[in-house]
Amino acid sequence: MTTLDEHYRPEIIEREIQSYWRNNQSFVVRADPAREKYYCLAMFPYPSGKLHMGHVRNYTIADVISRYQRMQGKNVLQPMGWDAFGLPAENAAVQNNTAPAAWTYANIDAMKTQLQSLGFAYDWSRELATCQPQYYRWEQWFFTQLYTKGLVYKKTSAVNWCPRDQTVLANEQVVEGCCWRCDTPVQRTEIPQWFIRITAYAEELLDGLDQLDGWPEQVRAMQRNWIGKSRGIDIAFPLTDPVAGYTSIDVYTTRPDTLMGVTYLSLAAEHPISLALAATNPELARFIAECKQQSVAEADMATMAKKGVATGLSARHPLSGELVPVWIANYVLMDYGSGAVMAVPAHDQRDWEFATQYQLPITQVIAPVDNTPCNLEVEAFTARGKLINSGNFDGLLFDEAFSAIAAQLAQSNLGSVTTNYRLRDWGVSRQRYWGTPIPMLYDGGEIAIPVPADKLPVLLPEDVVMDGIHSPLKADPTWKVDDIDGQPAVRETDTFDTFMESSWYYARFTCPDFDGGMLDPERANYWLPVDQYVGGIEHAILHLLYARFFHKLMRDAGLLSSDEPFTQLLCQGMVLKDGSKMSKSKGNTVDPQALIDSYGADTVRLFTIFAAPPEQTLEWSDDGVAGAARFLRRLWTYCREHQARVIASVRCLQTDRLMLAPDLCATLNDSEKTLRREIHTVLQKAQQDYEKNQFNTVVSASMTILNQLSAYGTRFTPGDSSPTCPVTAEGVAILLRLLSPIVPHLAHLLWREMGCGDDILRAPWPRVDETALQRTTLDLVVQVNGKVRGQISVANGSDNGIIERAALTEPNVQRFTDGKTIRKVIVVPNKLVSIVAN
RNA sequence: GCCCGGGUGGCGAAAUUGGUAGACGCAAGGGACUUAAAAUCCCUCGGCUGGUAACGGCCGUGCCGGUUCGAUUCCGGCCCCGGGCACCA
Repeated sequence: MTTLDEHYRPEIIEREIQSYWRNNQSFVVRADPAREKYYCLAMFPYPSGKLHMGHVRNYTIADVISRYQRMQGKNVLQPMGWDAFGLPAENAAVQNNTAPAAWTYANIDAMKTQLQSLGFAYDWSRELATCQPQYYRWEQWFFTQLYTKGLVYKKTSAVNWCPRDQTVLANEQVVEGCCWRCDTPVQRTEIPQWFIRITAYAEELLDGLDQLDGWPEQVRAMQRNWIGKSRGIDIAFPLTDPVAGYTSIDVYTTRPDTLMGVTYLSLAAEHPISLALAATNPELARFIAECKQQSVAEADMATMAKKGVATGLSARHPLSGELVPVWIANYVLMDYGSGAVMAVPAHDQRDWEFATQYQLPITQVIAPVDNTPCNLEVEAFTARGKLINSGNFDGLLFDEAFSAIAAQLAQSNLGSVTTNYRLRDWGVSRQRYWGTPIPMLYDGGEIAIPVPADKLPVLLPEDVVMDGIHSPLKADPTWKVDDIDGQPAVRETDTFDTFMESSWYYARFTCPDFDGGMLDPERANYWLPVDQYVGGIEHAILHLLYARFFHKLMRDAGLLSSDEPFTQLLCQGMVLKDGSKMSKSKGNTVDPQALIDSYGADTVRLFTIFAAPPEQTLEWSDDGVAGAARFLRRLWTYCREHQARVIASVRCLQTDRLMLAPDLCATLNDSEKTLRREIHTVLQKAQQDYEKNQFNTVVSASMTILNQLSAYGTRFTPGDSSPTCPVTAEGVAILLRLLSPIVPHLAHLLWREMGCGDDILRAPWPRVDETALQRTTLDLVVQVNGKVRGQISVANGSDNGIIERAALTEPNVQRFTDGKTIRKVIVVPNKLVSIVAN
């Protein structure tokens, strides 16, 4: 024990404690079946240059959880790595006249230094970057395995195409329908691409959500809706003459009860029938060309003005036999269902708008069950109801109508009940350079062959020159030259979607050095699943769904044995400043490094934890950071004075401060007992808050404990050793441990300097002493007709009769009950008495 | 457009999940210490209002309505803000 310096100097303390952790390898962990494991993971960062506040928040939250769990005695794994492939590296490379690889590695170095200065408890021996061949080679291998299993296929699919640059654009690179580089209007075009059959796992991905109790309900709901399971009917509308080999137009509907209200059919512009008709109809060809002048993003599709054109073709209604006209409409998605829809303008709002615009008939076939009128002049009636104007089906309700119509369609071979999913297969081809090369070879024709395992990895060249438009893989005539058993072959020049890398990194962290395969099953099965995953809500659907999918694929490949990758999920909120998201474009960013340099990592960590609960958005406040620093200085000063008094107090020196013994507690005086009750009450609350991941109130609780300890001290004159007693000593030991996951450097130092132990990481977690919580009297609130009118104090354990009498005789309560009849008295134990009087 | 969230003092937030709305902190105002400033410490702090004071009253959790002895919390309808929409990660 050395005397604490007068001033709290984080810059010195933090460097010292960080090197202590490094020298002791405090956070390097190994699989140990004898110990309970805890795997805590924060979503790894894209190495964009330097840390932003969103990173600091994400990693601080995960670190608090890791350190808390470690102090519960668990074998805690917390790794860190880099989601290193992606579009920004290509853009930055062009801008800075460098190569994406060099830019990425430099960023990784810079950001790693920053993460280390924040004192996160990472096992750095497991660090990985997804752009390293030893990582992506297993992803390539896995893809070839999926291909062999029939889970990979190739088909054409739409991309954004810049006709001037002759290149594919990401949605992000399309600005108001134009190329972000040259402002040329973007077109949709169809190119062949690789897909993974995520739809084969749709049912399991959906069912699995019910078991994910540790996930926020909102994320589960979003994934459920994204998968979009529905029960409906595939219905054929026969064509009078076949077109392009089609004898009917097939649609899928979840509302067969509205079938008699169909007044037209709509086809997607890319539908083969549309294309065939356009060959001989210039007007249709023009319209289809016009439909290509739009982005592929669904949000754009859904918000654009709805347009269509009649084809002149008619199809026969499967029930009535009447002819209904066929249109081509720009809002029908080729990727969903069959690329054609039946339109029921009376009962679908989108169809209603389209029909109103083009003066197509609106036929009501559903009426509200309670006969409330509905005005189809104003809007569609989209709720379920009973059938009208539907011949034999009149009067039926939804379920009855569904069955009856399904039966009739089945009889005439024009329809069958099916289950449909909104989920589409995962297109993994990207026409870009900085990604994992897709390990496929072409023999000169259309036949693709996976690269054999002994030729993996297909290396991505790192020393390249970017022209800003085309992928160096495609521009280089030599890179793609390969062979299949000595016969000339050409390599695939597309790379994988970067979601591929982020779909399995959590598993690779369990055995990053394993070169005998993608995963070492023994280590993977010890650590997996991840117990706590922490990341932004913006990943609620895509990343988390792909990772769940990959986990099941790896399970089915025998690489691991669990069904789901992430047991608990915490989605942290964004960091805002002046009410909007911190971003470079808005110029409202705060550089974490400047704050760490001036206040220290502990202050930055404390503020980010204290300012808001993890799931909520965090409003940045410079003054708030100063306030966090103030609290740590107060803690420092209190401990410094406390330390001096402990040395002077025989009673303290002889005490086990980590938890007071029962016989000692029996000797405490009243004010000591009161202080101890207050501290243990707050500890209990803090303990519950840690378990709920509500760390902001853990900080509040810690502040309250320090306030109580300080207030207790001021009851005595300076120099008097009385303010320091076994209770305050225990209080300090509780406070430091409560704070240690949040401000680990300061807690480590004070723990040691207060003589509590060598290493707070090895200290037992503080326990609530139930006997300390007991009260002799209770304060209850008294309400009259729902309003608080007074307060009473009763002996703990009083029966309701005594409590009611005390409540009714309270003077202010009497003012409000005077002259009234007491109708009811409700006693809520330990809380309040509610009197009803009139 | 569709799916999912959120809205509480001047600000960030809390509320044992139906039981005293505003804990904890920031800002602000007043005071102490200091030659002065910084730092530190103490007091006040949702709005309106009665009272010399002690202590009270009314209103108040985005808006409108409902259930209840009691609603920030549950139900119905609206308004505003944010996230996602399959090639940003």
